[in-house]
Amino acid sequence: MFASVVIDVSTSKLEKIFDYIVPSCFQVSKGDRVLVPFGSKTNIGYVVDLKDTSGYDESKLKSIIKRLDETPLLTEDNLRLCFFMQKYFFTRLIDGIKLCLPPLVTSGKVKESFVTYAHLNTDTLNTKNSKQLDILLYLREHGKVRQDALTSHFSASSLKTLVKNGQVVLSKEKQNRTPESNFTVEKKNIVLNEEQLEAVKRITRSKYNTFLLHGVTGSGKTEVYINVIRSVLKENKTAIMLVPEISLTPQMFARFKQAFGDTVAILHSGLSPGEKFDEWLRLKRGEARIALGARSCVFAPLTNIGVIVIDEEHDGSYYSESNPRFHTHEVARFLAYINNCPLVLGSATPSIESFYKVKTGEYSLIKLQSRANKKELPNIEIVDMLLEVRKGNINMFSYRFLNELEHCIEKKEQAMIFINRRGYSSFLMCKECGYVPKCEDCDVSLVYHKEDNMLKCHYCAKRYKVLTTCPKCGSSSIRYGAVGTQRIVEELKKLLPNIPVFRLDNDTSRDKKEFVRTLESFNKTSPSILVGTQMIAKGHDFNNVTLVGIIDADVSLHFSDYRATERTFNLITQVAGRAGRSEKEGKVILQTYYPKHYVYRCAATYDYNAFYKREISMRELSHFPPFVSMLRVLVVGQNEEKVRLETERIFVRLKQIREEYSSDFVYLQAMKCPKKRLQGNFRYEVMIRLYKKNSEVIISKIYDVCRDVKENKVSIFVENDPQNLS
DNA sequence: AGCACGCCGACT
DNA sequence: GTCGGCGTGCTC
Repeated sequence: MFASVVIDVSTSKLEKIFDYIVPSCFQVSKGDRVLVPFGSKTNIGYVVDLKDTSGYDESKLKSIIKRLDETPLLTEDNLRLCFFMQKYFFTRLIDGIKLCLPPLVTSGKVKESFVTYAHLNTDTLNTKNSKQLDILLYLREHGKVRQDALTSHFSASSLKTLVKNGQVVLSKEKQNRTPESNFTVEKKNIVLNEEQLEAVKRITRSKYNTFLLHGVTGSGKTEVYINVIRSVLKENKTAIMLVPEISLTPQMFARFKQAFGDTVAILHSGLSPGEKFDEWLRLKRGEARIALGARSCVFAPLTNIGVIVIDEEHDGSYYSESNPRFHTHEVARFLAYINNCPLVLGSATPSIESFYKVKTGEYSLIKLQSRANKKELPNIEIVDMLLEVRKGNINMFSYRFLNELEHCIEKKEQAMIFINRRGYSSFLMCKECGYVPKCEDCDVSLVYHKEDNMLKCHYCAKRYKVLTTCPKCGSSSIRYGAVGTQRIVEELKKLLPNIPVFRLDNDTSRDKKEFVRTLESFNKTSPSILVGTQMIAKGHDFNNVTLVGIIDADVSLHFSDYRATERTFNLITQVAGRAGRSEKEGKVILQTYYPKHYVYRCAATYDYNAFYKREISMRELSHFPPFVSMLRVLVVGQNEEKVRLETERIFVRLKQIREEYSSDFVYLQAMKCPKKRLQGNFRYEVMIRLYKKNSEVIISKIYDVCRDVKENKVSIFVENDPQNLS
């Protein structure tokens, strides 16, 4: 018997599968982690296949040294996903494998965690030593006590003596590091409405199919998911529930915990490695049968999956932008296919691509049109900021908004102010010559942060001193650029000095706990104002928020990629959804310099269909996805000349492919990336757009070209329909 | 990635 | 004459 093994040398370009002899003295199964001789060393590898013959010269084969675990770490489905991603996303097998395993398995030796407890052996406290007596008395009072807790109060050596004398017994117990939800949601018996019931019915009756669940904010999509999953569990199957990392809020977690208890395992970046490992193990052993988490949760070790849900499916975070690059939708779809189960994509603002697939019949549409709480959607009012300037208001808040804000505060209600940018102001600029300071390593504008009076690069975290004079022309008149969260907070403090203001952005909530704390304090304080970026746009239910201000809606419109308008639409819809979640009526003020732009017209009337129509015809006219496949070959390295040469070499070979398939190419061009340098690496790219008809064949040819990289110390990444073109 | 093999410069 | 520079190529 021979085994195909993927060697774990993760940072190399090695993308070969090696064959080994399976010794007759032990068994090996697919998915096993094994130790193998490799070159002059021994390496860890993963068995991805077993076969009777090897294509390689069998006399030269070496044997597997041993199996490293009692059970295979990778499920059959895991392996299939890895091969799928290799083919469709140019993802290296070893990177795929690592996505399927918790970090502890791959790095250290850490396994399950045990905690040592101490307890009394007999009831008679027999000692002359006062320190020992203290311990015995304490144990008599408290019963079983954790050893580490005990030794933080008492002497460790005294305890040791007691153990030696047999008066105290130590016992080890398995500790499940299951993250606890300390967020309570009120228990309410939710009765599904007609639409929701119908949705649940359609999904649960279905075999492999993709449903687009299009429901306005507050239409109760989560209830649909919960009910679908409940019925899946009844059939003894398992479920995957994916949410954008940012909206994996304590509320969401608490809701699932409440509905499913320990049957749900949670996997997200905020967990400690120990917690991740234990949650993973619970899934693997079948103790937990629902995997709830961000995109990498599609790789959860589940078998017999009954449904996969992707909530907020339009969210950009479902496309992984670094190292193993993949589209969660496509991976989930393949997983649903091999499990013959439904895939549910839920959103209030479906991505243009997904909605297009409804139109072509690839997906089935399910609509939820009424808000579960029967409330009208908040009224969105567009304020023309240019007119405001003409009126003499050069402030960042329009008169209209200030007026509403005062009302809101008077009524002891809450307001949210949304700004699409963090920091104090986005950049510094010389008023004389227009110089903008940039990061030495990354070629992006530096962001001014007031609290430490520093310029920071948001791509590499490098910090710089603030400029007082322009290094280019020597002028000392430096202008602060556009508004950020911090400046809004300051401004509010001036305008309404007695009202509590909370701020939420990447700077104030580096860690999850801080984030939750701010949210909770805001929730408890009325009247109050919450100022924040993207992260306040999603999923949080605040009952007393009645006013939402969108300060500079145009910001995301100015990004120069084809998805900018779509993102703006989504953002407005989501932010608006924060207002008026309870009985009280909500209001949204949207400030813009382009009040006539169709994105605002459609967003203000909540007309997704109108927006879709405008947007899809734009995409068709300008040959962008979903009408074409867009590929981007990214060439990255320290040495610019090598990067340039490699890009050129790839470009030439792609032009040869174009010769053969000239009618399939819409676009082929090599250039520097918009961000020419990131973290000291030069970045070049080849952009390709292909008509869909033959795109699969051509894409695999493009991958072949990229696989054999000539230049050393140059990395190649290929992105299939990238979200972000920086 | 490692590590070996290999073909050219200044050193006990 | 050898020690060692890191360029090229292979690892079942």
